[in-house]
Amino acid sequence: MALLSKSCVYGIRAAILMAIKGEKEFISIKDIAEELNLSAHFLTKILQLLTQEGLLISHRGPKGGVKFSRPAKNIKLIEIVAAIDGMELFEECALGLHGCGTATPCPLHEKWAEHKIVLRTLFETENLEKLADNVQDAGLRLRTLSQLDIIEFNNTKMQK
Amino acid sequence: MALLSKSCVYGIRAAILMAIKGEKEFISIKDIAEELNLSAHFLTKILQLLTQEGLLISHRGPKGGVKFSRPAKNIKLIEIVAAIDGMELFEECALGLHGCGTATPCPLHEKWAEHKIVLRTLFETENLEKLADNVQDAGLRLRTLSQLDIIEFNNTKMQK
DNA sequence: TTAATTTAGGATAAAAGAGTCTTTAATACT
DNA sequence: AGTATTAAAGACTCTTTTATCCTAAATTAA
Ligand code: SF4
Ligand code: SF4
Repeated sequence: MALLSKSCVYGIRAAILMAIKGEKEFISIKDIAEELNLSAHFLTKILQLLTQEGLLISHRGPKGGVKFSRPAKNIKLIEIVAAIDGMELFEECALGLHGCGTATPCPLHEKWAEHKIVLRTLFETENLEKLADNVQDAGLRLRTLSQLDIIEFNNTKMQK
Repeated sequence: MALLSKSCVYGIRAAILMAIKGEKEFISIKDIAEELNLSAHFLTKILQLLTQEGLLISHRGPKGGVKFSRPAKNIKLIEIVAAIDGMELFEECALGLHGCGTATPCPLHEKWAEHKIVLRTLFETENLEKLADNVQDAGLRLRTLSQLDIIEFNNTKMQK
């Protein structure tokens, strides 16, 4: 099991890319999808969730696309996760017993309750601007590597 | 998304119950499933994974069942998780980019790499005996509550 | 040896997640 | 007005997870 769903991971990558691209203009989802090496249709669905949550503003037609509804600095990573995967990860018990934490907590309760806070804090302290800056400063990557990219990467390395 | 798959959660619950029941005798999977309110067939499949990993010893026929291959005290929670869900949660990157952590780490890398260790340590320091003791000492529950259970619980509370 | 019990294993079904494709609606530009 | 562009929305497919069911193999006990 991964921590986040694939949809969520794609959404996060897209959001970081958007934060890099700037916040003034609408950015077309197709362009984002191409840069991230994802299906544009699929990404559209995912970003729709963010639009429905009010994190993005969308606009149809030529020059349309999506952009943040507020400065990237004020958008926490956890908001993206919440819109796509929900808050389950940060709120539910590790053993999936419902009615949790009340009268009859499960054996892991104490440890996990403590850890949930740490995890939540991690996602709450990261904002999109900061992540975007990280990416730019360090020349980090967001794109998944296709087989072709890997070959290209290896060739480039050998030429150096 | 939950942290652990349902199969994994069921496996953990079963393992804790087994640790409570004692380690001498074989315990039938059907009995465990009944106590945990799960499908016996499904639980059988899950526990097979633990048997294949060598965590359990199984025995067919009357008086058959499963038991731990070593003292519950020496079985870490992470071993159960690893056998069912694999080590992905503790080893892979949060953003699911493969080729991770090498030349071009993703923007979350540093924070997540640090957090992974904390998470892993949590699952490594919990052993089954300790969890079982917790359950017994505090009268905690392992069983999922059915609608009927909840009604019964409420009635009991009112009578007090 | 026969019958009962219990795990192993495969076939199948149902539900959820991931991904594709087509149509519709809004918008900008000519 | 007409055309191209773009997000929205829904139908549909494929895969994985979850779950059920049936049969086979092993083992105990009478
Ligand atoms: S008691 Fe606590 S740890 Fe256990 S399932 Fe409930 S919330 Fe999770
Ligand atoms: S760079 Fe680090 S955090 Fe990012 S995907 Fe790779 S391992 Fe995960």
